[in-house]
Amino acid sequence: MNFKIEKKLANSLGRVGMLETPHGVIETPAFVAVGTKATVKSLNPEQVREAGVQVVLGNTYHLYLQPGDEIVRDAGGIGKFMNWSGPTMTDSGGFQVFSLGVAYGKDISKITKITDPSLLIPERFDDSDAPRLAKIGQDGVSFKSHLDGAIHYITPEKSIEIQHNLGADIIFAFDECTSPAEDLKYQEEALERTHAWAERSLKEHLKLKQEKFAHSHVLGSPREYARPDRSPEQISPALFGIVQGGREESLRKKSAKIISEINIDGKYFDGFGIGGSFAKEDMSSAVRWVNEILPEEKPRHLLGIGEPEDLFMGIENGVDLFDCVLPTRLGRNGTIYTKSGKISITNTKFRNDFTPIEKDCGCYTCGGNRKSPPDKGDLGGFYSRAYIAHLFHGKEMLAGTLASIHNLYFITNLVKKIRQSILDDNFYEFKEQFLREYLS
RNA sequence: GCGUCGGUGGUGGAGUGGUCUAUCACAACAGACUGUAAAUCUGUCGCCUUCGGGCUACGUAGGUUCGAAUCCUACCCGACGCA
Repeated sequence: MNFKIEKKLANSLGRVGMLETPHGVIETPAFVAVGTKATVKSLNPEQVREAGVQVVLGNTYHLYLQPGDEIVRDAGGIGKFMNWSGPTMTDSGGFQVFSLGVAYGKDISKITKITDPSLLIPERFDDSDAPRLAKIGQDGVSFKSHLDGAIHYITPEKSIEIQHNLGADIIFAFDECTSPAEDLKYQEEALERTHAWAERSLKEHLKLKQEKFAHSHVLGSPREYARPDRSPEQISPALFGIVQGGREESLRKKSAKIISEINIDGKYFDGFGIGGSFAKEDMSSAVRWVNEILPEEKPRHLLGIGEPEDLFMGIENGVDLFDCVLPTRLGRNGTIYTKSGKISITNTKFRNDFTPIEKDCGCYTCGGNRKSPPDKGDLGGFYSRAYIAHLFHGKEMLAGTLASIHNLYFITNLVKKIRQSILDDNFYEFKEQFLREYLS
């Protein structure tokens, strides 16, 4: 993996870059499509590509449970397994420590409405009996499979081993995503754990890298690795360390410093993830604190974010990569992005609206991005709001597909436009103009 | 014509004397969703409301009863059977 900064956004941390991976170049900033179970839900890889997606993110925990990381390895890695030829990443399972742990069954997620006072009460010590599928143990996390109830103990070493089997281009250290509702004492404790896990992740990663290289000439090893002309650097995934620290400035800064300095015999993380569950109003400062400290020459990924306004915020504050389930999840659930805000396509007013979601949108659903010339007849070449509303009301599979295509295109295209605006020196104008209409 | 069974809110369908504006499902309407426990979940769903409550409802009309969607009578409608 190689990262090159092409241009910086004046008076800020923002930058435009190119991230080279064994499966192609990612132009950054970039939006990564989430494909948890080695599929971007409801879309085939061609549709994902046509929506403008450059890179897909799978999930360690989910693929480990099903179909099993060894199957994916034997298939030739996650990209080959899912028939996606571009760059891939895998998340470490650290988010599941949170989502299946303290957040399980609760109304907290990546973004927590901190205005809800009940969520601010530290609950750690009086709700340990609350049902949860992930429990933090001595040196790892015990997961109770949501599929069959079986217990699986995941350590940093295990997560890295799984990720090496999954074979993505970029992988993440095993971390603990914490809730902003946790008190300082717990945040410190969790952060220390995340740092220890980061070091163990890096150590295991380097070990597996060496082993893989040593075996690369052995008969029967995966083709990808049996290339005598390639070094361990080229045949192994890049590993990103993850910064945590909750809402606390001192902890965020401390984490950025420690994670960027962790090394095993002079080998450091290749890039960084910025993790945690945020109160929306805390996010920009947290990102800034961290990116002021992280080494400039390495890529940064703001994990699990976000909404259009978050993308502007992140990019301005030095984020290179984003991933988020929203475009596809909202799409499947009937919420669609437009330049003037999100719409709920199932609303009554759209039942007889025969216009496209957005007239000048370049996505397949709206009639842009056509491989073949537009139809000469009176079809119009697009799917109308009324039709998509009909598909949702009829619970037709195509509904989620068409909406996901549009949403993914909307978000990836937005990031591309932001990227271009930095190259064109009009980032702030573009941001102001876009957000004024979007948030109106 | 006789007989049997049945008529419940937008739909299907529970309920067979009080705890019934009436279980439940569907439809409808609105909302939520940020490293995917998610093609999911939540709320509303007779009318009015100053959100405390008020009013009207179980084919129609009577009746029994302190009290009826529930029991009785007549009528109307439907399905089936026999003529």
